[in-house]
Amino acid sequence: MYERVIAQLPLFAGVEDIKGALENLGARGADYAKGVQIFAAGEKSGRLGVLLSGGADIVKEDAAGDPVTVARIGEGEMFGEAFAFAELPLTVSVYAACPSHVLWLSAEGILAGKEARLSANALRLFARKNVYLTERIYHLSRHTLAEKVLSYLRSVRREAGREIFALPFGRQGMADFLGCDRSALSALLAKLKRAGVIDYHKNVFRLIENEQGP
Amino acid sequence: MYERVIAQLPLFAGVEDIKGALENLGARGADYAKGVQIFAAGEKSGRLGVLLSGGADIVKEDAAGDPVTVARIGEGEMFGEAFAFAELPLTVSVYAACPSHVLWLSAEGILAGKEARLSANALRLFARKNVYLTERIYHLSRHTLAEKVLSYLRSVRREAGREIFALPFGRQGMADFLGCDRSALSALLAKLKRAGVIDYHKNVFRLIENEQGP
DNA sequence: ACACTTTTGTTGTAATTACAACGGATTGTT
DNA sequence: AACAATCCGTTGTAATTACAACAAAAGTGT
Repeated sequence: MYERVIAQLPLFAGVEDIKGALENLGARGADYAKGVQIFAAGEKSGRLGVLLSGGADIVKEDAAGDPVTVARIGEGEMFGEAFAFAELPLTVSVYAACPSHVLWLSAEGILAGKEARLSANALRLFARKNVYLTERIYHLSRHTLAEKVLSYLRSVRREAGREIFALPFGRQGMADFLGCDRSALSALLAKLKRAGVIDYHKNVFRLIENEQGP
Repeated sequence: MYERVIAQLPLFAGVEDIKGALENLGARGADYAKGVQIFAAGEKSGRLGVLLSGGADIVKEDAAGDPVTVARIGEGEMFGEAFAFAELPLTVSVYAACPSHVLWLSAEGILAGKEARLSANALRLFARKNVYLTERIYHLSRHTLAEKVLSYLRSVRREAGREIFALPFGRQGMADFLGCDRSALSALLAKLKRAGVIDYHKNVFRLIENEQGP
């Protein structure tokens, strides 16, 4: 039923015998209702999940015990993969944000299997995620909110290759990404617009400053 | 001459025929004098470097063209690996912080080689780095400096498993890690100490708050 | 011991930002 | 259309933080 989606997964790119590969990976599907816990912090299962349909929240408990959503996973995306391959217990929990279908795979199977393609794909995915995480760290490391915002917008513009570009989330999501308060972000964006540094409408932005810098 | 160091590298853990592996990886050594550029932003070489001796700075240009040191690499550590495996051009440059010897390896060789152990090791290293980067992002995402500091100190304490623990860097390094101003950090640490929340001397810290939270 | 460099703590000020509260806009549902 | 729910911008205030400047402290090499 999910063959189509699975065949499209970057993890299986270039793999001929997907059915055989899935067997070697001990693949198992599972359904989760909205709000149900998919993965629990503390587990050390050696498995990684692929979201074939639905959506999921990656949640971490802060020091006070309150849940903090660190990421939101969509269709075709993986979760728990870093912990599985690093052989570390999860420090986060995963909850279904809506009714979801998850494909469970064995990390060990990806390493040990005959399909060299699988581990090559996994390696490339990890590498890309590493680059992505490093870039986010760079934005978050700026000392002022304005610099965080501009640093982020520049990187999206570079990625898009266009003057006008859309962000993948709304204000709250953007604030979470940049580690700041939503209303403070809104206020700053308005200020930058008044100053003529940026222009925007909803999630569509335009950077007025030139390519080199301010 | 560097056989000892190479044999200790996590990348080669469990590899029997290291010499053979090095040949398959097109391994080449190179020396760099202090201040010399090892890797240039924009390059797309498909190679990764391992620092066999010395030290190196990973430097990124900010929007104004000024260099920002994003990381410091020590002996036995790799650099450029994420870009090599992601098949992306470097967005950072690498400079020798002191006279250094670098072992160059082909990323392609790790994927294609007979030694399955190598790609398994690489995968585990990437996964660990992923976990590390994600945790740093979590600290950086806190909204106040005090929370950043405490979140970071808690994670170091958990890692150390002791009440009293040492940080791997000085004040400036800590400030860079947390994305804040050094003097603001010094002032805040003093304030937290007066408040009885933490105690410290130089890089040795103690968290007074209990395990659960404030 | 000496000069020198580097690191760190302190202070003051201006600017920024978190936070809470509120109202308008948008969306989806019945 | 009415309704609820969610998202977003604005405002005000208190608290935080960046930044610059300076002095103390610690390390470095001669």
